Amino acid sequence: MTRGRPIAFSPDEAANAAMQVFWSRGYESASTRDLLAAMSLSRSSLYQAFGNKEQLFLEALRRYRESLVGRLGRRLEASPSAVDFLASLFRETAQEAGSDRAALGCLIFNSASELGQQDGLPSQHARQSIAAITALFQQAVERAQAEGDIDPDRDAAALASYLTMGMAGLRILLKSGSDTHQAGQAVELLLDGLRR
Amino acid sequence: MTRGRPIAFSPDEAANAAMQVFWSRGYESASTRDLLAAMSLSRSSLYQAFGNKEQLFLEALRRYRESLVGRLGRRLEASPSAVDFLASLFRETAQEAGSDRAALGCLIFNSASELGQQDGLPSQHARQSIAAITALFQQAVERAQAEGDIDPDRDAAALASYLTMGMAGLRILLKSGSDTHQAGQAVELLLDGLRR
DNA sequence: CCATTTAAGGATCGATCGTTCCAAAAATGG
DNA sequence: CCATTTTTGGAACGATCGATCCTTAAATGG
Repeated sequence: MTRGRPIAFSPDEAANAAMQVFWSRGYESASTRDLLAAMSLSRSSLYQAFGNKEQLFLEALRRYRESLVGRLGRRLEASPSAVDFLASLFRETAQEAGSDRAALGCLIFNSASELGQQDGLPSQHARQSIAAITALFQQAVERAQAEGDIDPDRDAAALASYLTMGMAGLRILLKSGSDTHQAGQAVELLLDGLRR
Repeated sequence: MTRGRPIAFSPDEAANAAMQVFWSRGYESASTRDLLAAMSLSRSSLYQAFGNKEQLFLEALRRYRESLVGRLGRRLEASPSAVDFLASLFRETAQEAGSDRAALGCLIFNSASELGQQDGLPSQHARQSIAAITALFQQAVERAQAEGDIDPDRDAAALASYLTMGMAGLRILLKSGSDTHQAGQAVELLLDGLRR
């Protein structure tokens, strides 16, 4: 069956460790030394198992996106009210203000900001990940409209863009040291605009 | 009076050129080679005139902030309506969608996202620059309240945070390839929340 | 026109970057 | 137990990083 020496690390755990490094340091600033240390494997193993730094980042971003969208999707499904789901999501994020978690930001928005409109897969995948977040917000808005909490005549796609803009901006506020009061106030105003 | 050979470059133009490099490439990714090429001076002259890369960045960020805040402050003063100033500012920014200008983003928000809560002056100055933008928005909101366009009972500081969050998010939308339609819709919803 | 002072050019520094490569180690199948 | 296969550890690669330093060029004051 399997010939030769078996690998001594968990590819899954290694990829998650790499994700953490990219999350806290950014794509370019994360050195292979940082990655190797956090992943607890040797240089050869990294390149053998993940190709190179770019491919490792794509894998990390993919995991982050699927984890985030999956988690939020399940939470939306489990929530009795789509508008409550959105409100609690934004309020809980604002409550992170001042924490280490808040300083990290969101890997997707971090990457979109760092990579902008560059050529290449990392930038492209970051942009697609933002589109995935917007799509999830649109699902929530449409459900809230069906539930009578948002006027069905309002444009769900526009509201979704508004929410993505809000979350991206909130992440920047938190990264720039906004406190829970300031972030909370901004989020309440954002949510007022949602329910109108 | 002035002894020795005079400098052959304009420190002002050189600093502006450096600002452009940091703006398009980011703080860490901007190499001294990039900076030297754009500033059209020699290595010695850069270190002689600006100290080092960090100090040059601080100077570039200071210029950007003062230019931006100064320009917006004058535009606010010249505007007959503070709420119109805010609306046109956000609308014009959304209209940049798809352009090279939109891909650049804003040096202040870019730097805040890149540097986060790091120790050191660059991060600190980026955060202070965001505070300066919020202060300008608060001025505009307070004037709009005095002009009867915004309910004076509403919290001007909270609205200012809301606007900073909105602008930061808008910059991310534009960086991630949002088109003028999508960005425009999000901005209109943001402005609805302002005037309520 | 010479001595002095400062800028400009560029070689060079040690450190670090991402990546490759090779030999040693550790597993398997027969 | 040996041949084979694959992983592992780490040396080494060329490129680039920010920064320093020394020589040369170009200005001024006397």
